[in-house]
Amino acid sequence: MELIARVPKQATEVRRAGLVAAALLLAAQRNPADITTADLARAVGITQGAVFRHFASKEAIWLAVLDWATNTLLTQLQDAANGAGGQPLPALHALQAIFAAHVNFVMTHPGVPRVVFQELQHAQDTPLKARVRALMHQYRLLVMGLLQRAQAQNLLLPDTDLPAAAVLFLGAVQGLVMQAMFSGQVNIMAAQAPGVFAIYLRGIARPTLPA
Amino acid sequence: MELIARVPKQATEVRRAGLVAAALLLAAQRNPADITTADLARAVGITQGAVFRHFASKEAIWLAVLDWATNTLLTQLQDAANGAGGQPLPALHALQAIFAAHVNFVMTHPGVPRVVFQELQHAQDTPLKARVRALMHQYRLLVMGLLQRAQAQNLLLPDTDLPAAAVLFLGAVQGLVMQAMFSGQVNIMAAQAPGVFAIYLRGIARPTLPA
DNA sequence: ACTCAAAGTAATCAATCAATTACTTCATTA
DNA sequence: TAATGAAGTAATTGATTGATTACTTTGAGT
Repeated sequence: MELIARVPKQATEVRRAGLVAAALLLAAQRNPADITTADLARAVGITQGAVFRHFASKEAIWLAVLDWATNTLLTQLQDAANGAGGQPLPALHALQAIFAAHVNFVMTHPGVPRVVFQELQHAQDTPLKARVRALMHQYRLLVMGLLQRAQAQNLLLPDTDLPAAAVLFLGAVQGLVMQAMFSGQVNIMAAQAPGVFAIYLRGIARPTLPA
Repeated sequence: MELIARVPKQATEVRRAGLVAAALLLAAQRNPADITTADLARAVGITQGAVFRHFASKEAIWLAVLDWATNTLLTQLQDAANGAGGQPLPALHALQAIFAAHVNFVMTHPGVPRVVFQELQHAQDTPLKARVRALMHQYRLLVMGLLQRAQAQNLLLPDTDLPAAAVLFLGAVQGLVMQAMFSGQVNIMAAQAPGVFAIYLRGIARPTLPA
């Protein structure tokens, strides 16, 4: 045991990751609110008490889950906006790509919206809710930036209300997610997403003139 | 005590209504999941045990809350669609009226979306979730009917995808509600709603030709 | 005024669950 | 290989909470 340059304690990091993954997996199948620490322990093969060797509290687990989700989602959205090639996509195509990427993220990780909705419920400002708000804030910045770029390039209808357009963009995705959640089938999102985005686009984009 | 024509037990009905109102009121201020039967009892001025003289279980209380919310909301939406006068509004105006009425309902009863979201969390099909699904189904019927009427009157863009339009309509409202919920201020919905609906309308409606 | 069932009370039960504790096992490293 | 601290276990604690029970109060109807 050195006082300086201690061992990286890798085992704990592995366990932490395992518990986060387990939480996400269980959240995809049932209400996050009644996932117990015993459930998580069982999922990774340790006892309930051992969970607290790696997280100070149950809340800390959900915090880690939200951190993972925030980083992963924002990265994927950024990547989608930037496109496969080097230079970024045209603004409206980037919006479409973000829309699709978000839908795809939810289908791949159905537990995430459940955890997010869970935190939305708390009226008071928990640390968890602050995480969710931060996520939404960055998301909104991304969308608003693209909308402004589109407007600067004269791609939008003349009197488009940009904040409203941003709200409707987020609302469209969240609405899709919500309808998927109580239909119980996350996959229907894939079928509905293109039609929904098409209507959204017609609501803000200057029509391309027929040649 | 008569075997036939028993007393209307009015007191119980009053208590039931009081408990439902209390649940809705408390749900507006905190997470419905941690509203206890003791909280409800305190709110109406009885002891915790007495709650079970009027409801068989805690779940039965939330069922009653959802029944009340379903009836009230659907009635208000229908009224909005029918307009103040005798005959129904033009289809697209009716859509706008429904949009506004829904936003208004949520601002008046902020506890309702919290309870609804609560039930959405349960992956398995609880009786409560069935209630929510029934509500959404009737809502969708209402919106689809108006969209079809608008299409029949040639008011929509030629290739409008009606199911997608219905999904986006519900999504737009739900998105507004959700953003209001984690901003904590339900009132911002009133400011954002018109702009959001305007974009939606441009997404589906045949543009009115300038004279 | 009497009756009696409904409404209410106070106490308790049984179950759940996050967190703690005392102790044991294991793996790394010096 | 011996030491050491982290990881794990098993048991327990303390608090919460929905529901039940035995008993008391109340009020509407005759």
